[in-house]
Amino acid sequence: MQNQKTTKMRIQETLKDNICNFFNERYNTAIDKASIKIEKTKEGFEGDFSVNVFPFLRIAKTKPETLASDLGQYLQEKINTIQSVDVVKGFLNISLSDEFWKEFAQTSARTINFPSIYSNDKIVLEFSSPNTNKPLHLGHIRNNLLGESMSKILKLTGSRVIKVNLVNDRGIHICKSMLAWMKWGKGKTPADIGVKSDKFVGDFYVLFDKKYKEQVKELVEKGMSEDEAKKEAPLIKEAQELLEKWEAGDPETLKVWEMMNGWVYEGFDETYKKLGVSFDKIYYESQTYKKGKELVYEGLKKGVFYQKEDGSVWVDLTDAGLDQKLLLRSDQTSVYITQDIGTFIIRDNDYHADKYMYVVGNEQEYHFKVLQQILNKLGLDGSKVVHISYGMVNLPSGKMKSREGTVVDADDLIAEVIEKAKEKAEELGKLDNLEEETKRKTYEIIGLGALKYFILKIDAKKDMLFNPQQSVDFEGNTAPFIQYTHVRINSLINKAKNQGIDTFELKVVDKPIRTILKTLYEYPQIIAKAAKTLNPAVIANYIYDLARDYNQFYQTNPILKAENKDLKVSRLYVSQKVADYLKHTLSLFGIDIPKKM
RNA sequence: GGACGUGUAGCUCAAUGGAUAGAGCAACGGCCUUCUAAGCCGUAGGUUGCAGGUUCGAUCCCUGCCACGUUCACCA
Repeated sequence: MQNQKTTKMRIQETLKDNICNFFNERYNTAIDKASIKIEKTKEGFEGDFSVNVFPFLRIAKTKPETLASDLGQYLQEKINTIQSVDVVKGFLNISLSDEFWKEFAQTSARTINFPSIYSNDKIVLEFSSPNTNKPLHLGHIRNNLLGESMSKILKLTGSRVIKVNLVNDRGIHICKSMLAWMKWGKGKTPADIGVKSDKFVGDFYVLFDKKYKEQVKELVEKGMSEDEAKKEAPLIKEAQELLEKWEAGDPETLKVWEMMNGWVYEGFDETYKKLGVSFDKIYYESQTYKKGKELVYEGLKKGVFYQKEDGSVWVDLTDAGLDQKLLLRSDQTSVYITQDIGTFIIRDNDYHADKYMYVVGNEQEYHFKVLQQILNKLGLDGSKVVHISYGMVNLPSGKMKSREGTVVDADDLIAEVIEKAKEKAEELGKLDNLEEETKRKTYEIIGLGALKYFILKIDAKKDMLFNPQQSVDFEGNTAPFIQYTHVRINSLINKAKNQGIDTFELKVVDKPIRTILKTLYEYPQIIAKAAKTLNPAVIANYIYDLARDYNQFYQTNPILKAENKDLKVSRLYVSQKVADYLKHTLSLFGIDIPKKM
């Protein structure tokens, strides 16, 4: 046990320690500290924190009310920051003294102390990981936002985070768009046509698919079975030949490949920039895909994998409750999982990290289980692999499918949401006096904020539904609501400063102020929960509560026109604090706040 | 068929085994000569998919069933 001053210790811990002592002294029973639940007192009851005594009735063998009031009395004797206690059924509601809250105000004025979760761990966090044959869509936005946000949250809880992107820049799908461009592109570039460069490439991918389907249809009409037609269509054969040429290092092919990928990266960078997403290191599959093969052969030598007569290599994972899994095809080419084995090793050599986290959709949960098991078999530590699994983004019509064109394009959506912010702002007319450039920036901050929040507020592991007809909200539980709260506070504070008031201080702790302080006090634990559960949505719920509580406060308590000076500076203090917290929480989502709105 | 997941208000989503299951949107009704109305207050809206079980207490845990989704490829 560290020798901490009790005032610095979280009050919940102090309470728990004393509750343990209570049961030790009175009932000679040691209870598990972790089993004690201390929560913020619910609205409508008198108190700051509540202890539920029901779980301890077995020990005490009395009525809940009796136990609660005995415990309350004990705690009040031991902890001097308790002002009063109140018993409702089995709940002991504890009110803390004004001094406690003033002390909290003073210490939190300097810094907020966040608990450390993966303490000092080095974490390599992979996210985004796009294919270079089509532009980004809403599903990628969710991935990118989750990754970027988790990196910030994990940093806050004491980890060193390295953000990496693994670009899927090779394979048959890339060859398809290359082939289409070579056949029908007439040597044109995105600049020639004036199309965003990743979309330009994506269009050729779609074109390939269209022509390919036509060929398949033709063959089927000639009497071929569909499966056979899919294999025999000239286009797919050409694409495969192109892939072979690429693997053989044919200069002509590589030239086209590099050029087209370059276009895609240019387009991606634009989208990443808008989303506020960045990486410390970018891996390219073309540079890492061979590594996995070596490891598979090594495993084969060690006898942890086995080879079938046709030459294909497998691993048997039935002892872990999984199936048998192919690692190398009979022609010795690698599959998806082979490459992931390779990239893990490369990454581990590069960083020697404690955890390798992957932000990847929940449809790949099985894949990651398999990966962990294989790494274990190879004598590596599969438990270092953490799959940050998130749900799919669905449309009212069902799942988004690139090839069927039922996707919400990332750039389109971003543009739409900024446009909507503009319309709304013009309607309200509050920005009319600003310069064009400032206006434009403001629309962007609000629109992108709305989009980011809209996605991140939903529990990461759950599927979510996006209705393009309704798009993204700007009212209620949204980023603009929170941004607006902040902007309004700033305006208030500026007015106060103009009146010559510049020291805000907590002198009065009345009920409305206390309500806000209680919420502020929770913040570090909220962050801890978000880090533990790998879910930024926890924070969104919190920000919204805070902003709503404050708006209520603002609406019912005059601040600049408070009855007396003490009340005025106290309310200003609380306002300032809320603004600081809102800004901090929003920054974890990569959301900015405009000066005016 | 096996594995995993989801099912809460008309819609989109909340709710560490606890107090009266909450918000927003949509609907209806109030509040701007007073700190920015992207705000605030109110009304209405629920058999938490169904049936059992565990317990002082279940939206949450267990079992069975129903519905939906994902996954189990010599695709990535």
